[in-house]
Amino acid sequence: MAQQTNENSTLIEALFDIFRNHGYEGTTISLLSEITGLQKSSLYHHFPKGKEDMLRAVVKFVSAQIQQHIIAPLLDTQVKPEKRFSNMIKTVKAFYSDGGKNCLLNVLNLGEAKADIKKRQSDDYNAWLNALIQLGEEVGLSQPEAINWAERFIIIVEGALIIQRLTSNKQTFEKHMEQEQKQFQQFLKS
Amino acid sequence: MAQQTNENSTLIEALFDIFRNHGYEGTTISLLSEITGLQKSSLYHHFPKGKEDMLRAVVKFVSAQIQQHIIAPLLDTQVKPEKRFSNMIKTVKAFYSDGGKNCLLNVLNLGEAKADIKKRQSDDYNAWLNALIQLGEEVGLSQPEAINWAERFIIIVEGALIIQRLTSNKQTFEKHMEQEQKQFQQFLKS
DNA sequence: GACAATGTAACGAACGTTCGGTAATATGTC
DNA sequence: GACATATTACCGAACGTTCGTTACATTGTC
Repeated sequence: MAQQTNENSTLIEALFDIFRNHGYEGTTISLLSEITGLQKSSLYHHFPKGKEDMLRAVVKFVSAQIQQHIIAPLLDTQVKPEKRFSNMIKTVKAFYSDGGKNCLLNVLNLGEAKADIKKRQSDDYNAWLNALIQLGEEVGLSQPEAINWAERFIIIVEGALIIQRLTSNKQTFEKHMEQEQKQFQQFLKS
Repeated sequence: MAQQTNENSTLIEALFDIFRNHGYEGTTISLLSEITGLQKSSLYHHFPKGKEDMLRAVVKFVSAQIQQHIIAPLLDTQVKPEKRFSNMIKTVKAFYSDGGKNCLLNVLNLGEAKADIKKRQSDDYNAWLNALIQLGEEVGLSQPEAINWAERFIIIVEGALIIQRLTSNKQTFEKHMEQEQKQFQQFLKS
């Protein structure tokens, strides 16, 4: 299975874009069909178990993206902590289109999501959190300090996305990311 | 109109609870009927224009609640700033059931919300923001500092709600609210 | 000719909504 | 106070539409 990761991933990316912007209930098969250019039945050929399977594939895809482009670079001790953090900020900004796109972690957890999806999402969060904690400790924070800083950083990412969406102020997200950048540089000086 | 605010508001509160936990698309008339104990057609008697009207009534209700219980007390200069802030924290914690309930500002802005609803929501946000800014300036922050602090405070409220929901850790929200409390007390000492 | 990928057409179920009519409650009149 | 009359609140049953899903036919590829 999954030999043509290339073409398949652009399909999944299209699905991802819909799910993150409309939520699960707000995403209809008709809409997915429109966007992907595939007929409904073609979508069902790729995802025999239907809508929930499509979401599952998206979440799995995103999970891999996060692992590869956020977690792994954060833990790469061959790169200087400062560089690792600024790289992450860059990746995160791109991932959310400078705050123009929503976060699946937020969007999906309304109502009742299936257990395995919830689990993967909370695993993703924890992986990100732990990588940040490790980085924090690396630059001299105590463990409690690092935990608190890491948690707050992700909170600010999620919160800033909401506020930017709410106010249509396209600089909100970037502004607060830069602020986190400066905050991190303060750690290096002490 | 609106003489029996009492009974009518409990109905709206029930609708509010559903909308905030399921989002707009995730909320079905059948569900609203179940929760309120009213038949669908009875709901349409109260809200002739249907689901969207129900949401509109909820948003209006919440808007008034915010004005009355959050904004107005924040601006009441007869009370000491420290007390005003801690009162707000208390109100906010109750409003979100210690982080167990979602924020409409987050939940509704998926997909396409109607313009008047979006406007009311962003007005609510701005009212809250401005009240906080004024309080910040009152305790000695410069205007840019106050703006930044206020914005970040609301961001943390929204972000902490998401993370608490994601991790099912019931102390996340409270923890970060206490942290904001301490932060504010720092302002008073300088 | 096998098999994966796409298309056409339809399915039952659930959606939001509407209609006609009944119970309950105010309002007016004597 | 008694009684007729609006007005409001509620309900059961159905409406047309869209939902997610499936059966079956057609195309392309090796």
